[in-house]
Amino acid sequence: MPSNEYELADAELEVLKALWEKQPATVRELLERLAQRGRTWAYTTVQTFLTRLEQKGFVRSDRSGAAFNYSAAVTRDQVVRSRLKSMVSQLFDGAAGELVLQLVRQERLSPSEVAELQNLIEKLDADAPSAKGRRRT
Amino acid sequence: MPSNEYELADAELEVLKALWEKQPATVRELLERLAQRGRTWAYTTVQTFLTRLEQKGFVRSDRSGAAFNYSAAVTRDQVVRSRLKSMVSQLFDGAAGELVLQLVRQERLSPSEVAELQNLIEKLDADAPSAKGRRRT
DNA sequence: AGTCTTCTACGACACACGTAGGAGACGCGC
DNA sequence: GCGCGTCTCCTACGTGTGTCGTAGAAGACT
Repeated sequence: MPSNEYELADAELEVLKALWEKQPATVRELLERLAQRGRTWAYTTVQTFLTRLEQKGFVRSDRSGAAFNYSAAVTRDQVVRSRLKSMVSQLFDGAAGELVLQLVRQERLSPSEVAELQNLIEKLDADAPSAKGRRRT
Repeated sequence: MPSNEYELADAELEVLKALWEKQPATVRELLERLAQRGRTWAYTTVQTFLTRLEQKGFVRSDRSGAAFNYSAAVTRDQVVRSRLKSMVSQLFDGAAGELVLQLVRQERLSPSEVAELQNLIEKLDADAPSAKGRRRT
């Protein structure tokens, strides 16, 4: 994470997502990718977002060909992580479990998702690295 | 959800959280609650947020005593729900399960949280009307 | 009645975000 | 050499957000 104080704005995230699809890419390529999913922006709009993304440290650019090539400086996972983290602390005072519960309740998970989840939880339960032994009064 | 197109801004959410703690409340009460958790705003700042919250439909006010009494028009759950929903669609193209997995992986859950979660999943698994069998073959 | 305190109404300002236009630079085809 | 399309740079504008200040209304006190 760039961990600069500034966050990804929504429109910037759109661009970043398009970039993740296929790294590195030029403004024009991204413009087209975005257009295909309904985001019809002006060329310079996309360019502005990329510039801002770069200033914030979310993408890097390098000039080799005719146009700048942009690539992401953060992975989707990193972004997800930081969003989740801020959501957990903002709305649940750090109690992630509550969020998970809410999420599981709210969304319908596919059987395979449930399976995988169960798996994961068993593992967590087994070698429970954190909360287990500690935290007792 | 007010489902107006307008969203909760971060600072507004802070105020709303203070309000959830103890309904209805006056500007001054909220000001003090917020101060205690480190949010030292000017009186008029809090007031502005409340006004905006009301315009957006997240709180209601009624004048009975000397000062306005504000109460929340949405529950924390509703807010969480809508945030999750937008996060799922924004970053996971609707695959909530992935989000859950990520979350479970990322955050360390307490044993009791894991237990509760397991419980919930079993239930989900049992009467799972989800993707697969589609409601009793 | 005059003053002190508190509340509300309204306005304001700077900065971030969404969105883009125009000016200049640069290579390609004729 | 000259235009044409393309790319980058710079500027801008409207709106939302974070943050208040001020002025006036309404009581409370003396």
